[in-house]
Amino acid sequence: MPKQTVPQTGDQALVRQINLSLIMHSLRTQAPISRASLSQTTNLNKTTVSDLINELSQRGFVKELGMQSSGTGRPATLLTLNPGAGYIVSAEIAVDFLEVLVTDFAPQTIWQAKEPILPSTSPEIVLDRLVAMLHQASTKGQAVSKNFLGLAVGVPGLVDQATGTILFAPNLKWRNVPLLARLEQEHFGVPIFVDNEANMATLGEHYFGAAKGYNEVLYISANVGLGGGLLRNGQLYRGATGVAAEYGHMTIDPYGERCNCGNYGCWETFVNQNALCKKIVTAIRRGEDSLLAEKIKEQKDCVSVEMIVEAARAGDALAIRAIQEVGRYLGIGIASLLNALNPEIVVLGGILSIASEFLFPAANDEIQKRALPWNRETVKIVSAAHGSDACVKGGIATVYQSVLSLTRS
Amino acid sequence: MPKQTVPQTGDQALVRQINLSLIMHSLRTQAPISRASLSQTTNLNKTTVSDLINELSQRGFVKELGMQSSGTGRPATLLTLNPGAGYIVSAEIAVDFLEVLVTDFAPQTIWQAKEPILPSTSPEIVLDRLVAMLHQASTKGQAVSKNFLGLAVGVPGLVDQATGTILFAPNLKWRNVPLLARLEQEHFGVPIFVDNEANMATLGEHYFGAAKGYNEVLYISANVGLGGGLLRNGQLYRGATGVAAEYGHMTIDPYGERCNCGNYGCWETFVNQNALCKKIVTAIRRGEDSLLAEKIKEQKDCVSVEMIVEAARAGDALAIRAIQEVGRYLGIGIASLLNALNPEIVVLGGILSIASEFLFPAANDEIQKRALPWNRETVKIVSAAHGSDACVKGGIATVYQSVLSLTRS
DNA sequence: GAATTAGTTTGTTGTGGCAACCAACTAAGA
DNA sequence: TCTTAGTTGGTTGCCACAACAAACTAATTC
Repeated sequence: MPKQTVPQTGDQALVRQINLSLIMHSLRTQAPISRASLSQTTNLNKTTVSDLINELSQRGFVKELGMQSSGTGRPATLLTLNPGAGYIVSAEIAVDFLEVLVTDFAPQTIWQAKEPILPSTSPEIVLDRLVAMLHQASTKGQAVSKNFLGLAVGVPGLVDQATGTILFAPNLKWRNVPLLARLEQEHFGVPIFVDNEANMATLGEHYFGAAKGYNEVLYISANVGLGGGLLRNGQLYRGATGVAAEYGHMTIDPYGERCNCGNYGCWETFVNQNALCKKIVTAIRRGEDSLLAEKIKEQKDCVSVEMIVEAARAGDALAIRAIQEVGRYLGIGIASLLNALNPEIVVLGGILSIASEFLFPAANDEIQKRALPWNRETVKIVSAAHGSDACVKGGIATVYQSVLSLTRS
Repeated sequence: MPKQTVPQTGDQALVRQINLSLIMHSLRTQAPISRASLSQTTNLNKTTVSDLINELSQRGFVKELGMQSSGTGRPATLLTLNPGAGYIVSAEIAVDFLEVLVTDFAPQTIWQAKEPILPSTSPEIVLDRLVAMLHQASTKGQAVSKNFLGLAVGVPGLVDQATGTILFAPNLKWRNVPLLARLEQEHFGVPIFVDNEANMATLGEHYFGAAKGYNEVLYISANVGLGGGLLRNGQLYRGATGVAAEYGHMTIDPYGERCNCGNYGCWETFVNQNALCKKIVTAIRRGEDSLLAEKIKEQKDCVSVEMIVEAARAGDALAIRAIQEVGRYLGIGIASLLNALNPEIVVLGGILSIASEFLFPAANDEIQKRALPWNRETVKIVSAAHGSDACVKGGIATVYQSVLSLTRS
C-alpha cells in the first residue's frame, strides 16, 4: 500500500510564500542590494518587490543600510538581512565531541563551544550535557535578539525524519535514541531539526561553502566512517524514510572485509581514517621505512591523518602510497556515484579535504577510467570549504531555510 | 561557475496550473469521480473545483459520464477524462526493433506497430523508417481526434536533455545522433520528448504499472545492458545534464571483466542476458549436464532467457544455478542502491521480471546481508507490470504529464 | 414536506502586474 | 549659480484573476 500524501494545492498564500522566499534567498546571496536590483534578478515587478520588502521589513528580517549611487540617476537604497532579526542555535553530536554554534540572522557567529565526549558515554549523559549547552547557547543568543528562530542538531547516524529518532549511530553505538522528543521536553518553543551529520554538512557547504550557487550537489565526507548527502535542485534528497545517502555502505568489492554494518566490502571499509592509518601501521610493522615509524611506536599504533599528510608532504614514500591507495578506492566509489547521480559538483569533506593534494590525483585517475565521459567531463570535484564546522554551519542553514520558507504566519 | 537558472516566481497563473494539474491527476487515478468527491480528495473548495472542471471541460479534456446516487441526496454527476480529447504517439528505438504506439486520451491503444531492425543499420536509415512509422501513426490518431497532443521517443542510450541528441547508444553503436532535430524537421507541430528508454519505462511503471501510487521509485531493467530510472517525489531524477541513473555502470568489482563502456567490473557485466547465457554455454562446454545442451548445439551457442527459465522450471540444475548466480549480483547492486537512495519501491523489468521466480530469492539473500535494515525493511521489490511495452507506455506518460502541467495557453 | 447531498451564483479577499507618477540624483550648458 | 534634460529608484492607484465563503437552487430519499 503506497503511503498517502495530502495533495499540495495552490493558493495566494503559496504564491506569497514562494516570492518572499525568493526575495530572502536573493538577499542572502546578494546583499547589500537595492529594490531595483532585486526586481531585475528575480523577475518580479518593481511594485511586488517593494511590497514584499515592506512585509519583510515590518517583520524585522530586512533593514535599510544606506544609499549607493550608480553614477547617474537617483541613488539606490541598499537592503540587507537584519542581523538582529533573531538568533539560531545549531549543534553537532560527533563521535568524540559536542559542538554548539549560535549565530545572529546575518548569520554571524555569536558564540561557539566544543566539549569532548569520552568513548561509550551513555546517550542519556551526552544528551543531558547537550541540553545544558543548548540552554547556555540560548542565553547567549538572547543578548542579540529576543527572537529564537530555531534549533538544529546533526548526529553521526541514521535519523528517522518522521520522529526525529536516531535509529542507529554505529560509531557511538547508539540505537533508537529519541533525540527530538528529548529536546522537545525542554520547551525551547522553536522549530527543532534533527538530521544526519552529513546531510547537514551538505547544506552547510551549499549555503556557505564550496557548493554555493550549485543546485545538483554530491557531498562526501570521510572521518571515522564515510557519509554523504545529495542535493537535487537545491533540496536535500532524503529518500522514502529519510535514510538515503548512506554511500559508505555501498558494496565496492563483494568479497571485501567485513564492515560495522554487517556487510562485506563496503566503500567505507576502504575509505576512512582508520583504513589509512592501518595501512601505515602494518607496513611499518613489516619493517618498511617511514618518517612515521617513531611516532607510531610512541603513540601505540595511533597516527592522525594530519601527521600522515605532513609526512607525505615531506616526501615519505609510505605515506604517499597509503594515501594514494585510499584515493583510488575513493575514485572508484565517486565514479559509480557520478554514473548514478550525474551531479554538477562533488564536494569532499572530512579527511578527504585534509589529504586532498595526494588523494585527488589518485581518485581522479580512477574517475577518468571508470565514469562515463558525459558524467565526468561536466562535473567539478572540489574540497569542502568548512572542515569540522560544516555540520553546525549546515544546522544554521537548515533553520535559515525553514525561516525563509515559513515567513507566513 | 555554477550554471545560472532563472528563479521561478509565483503568480496566479502558477496557482491555476498547480490546481488544474491536481484535478487532472485525480481524474486520471480516480475517474469516474464527481465534483464533490474531487473537492474532498484535493482539499480544494467546491467552487474552485467547479470552475477548474469548467475550464477543462471547455478545453475538451473532461466529459460528464452520467449520474450516480449515493443513497440520499442529489445524485452526483460523474466526470472522466475525455478519450477524444486528443491522441498521443509514443515510440521506442530498441536494439533490434522499432515500436510505435498510438493512444487516445483515456489512454486506450488506437494502433501499435513493431518492426525489426537489422544489426548495425545506420542511424539515418533507422530514423527514416521511424519517421515514416510516426507519420503513419499520426494518421491513425487523427481517426480519433484532430488534437495531436505530443510525441515521445525512447532510445537505448544517453540523451542530452538540452538538445535531444543521443550522445551514446552502446548497443546500437550510435554516437551524437541529433534525434530531436531530425524529428522537428517533420513539423508535427507538437511537443516532442526524447529520453532514455529506462527513464521512460520508469515513468510507464509509475503511471500505468507496478509503481502506481508510489512517489519514490527505483526502476531497474536488464536486457542487452542494464539500465534504470529514479523517481523522486514522482518526478524523474535526471541529474545536472540528464544522464543520471546509469546504474549499469557502477563498479561492483574493481577487478572484474571489461565493460563496453571501458570500465572494469561494471554491474552490467554481471547482470544482463548475455552474461546469463554465457554461464550456461561455458558450463555445457565443460561437459556439464543440462536440458539446454541440445538447443545450444542447434542454435550455435545462443539461448534465450525464456528458454533458460523454462529449463529452470523443469528442474534443470545448471539453469537454476546460473540464474541464481546472476541474482546474487543483482542483489549486491540493489543493496548498494537501497543504501544510497532509500526508495519506497524497486521495480525490476526486462529479463529481471521474466526470470523473477529464480532471481528474486537469490537477490533477496544478498539484499538481506548487504542493505542497512532501515533501507531494506521498508522497501518493496516487485516485478514490472509491463514487459517490453514499458518504454512506449512511458512515452504516453511523458506526454500526459506535459499536458497535465501545461494546460495553460 | 424534511433531510441530505450536489453543484451554482454572487460577492469577498488577496495576489502580482502595469502604467503613470513622484523623488533624487548627474550632466551639461548658459 | 541657475536651469534644464536625462536617468534611475521607488510608490501609487488600478486592474485581472486566483481561491474561497455564504447563500442559494437542484435533485434525490424517506
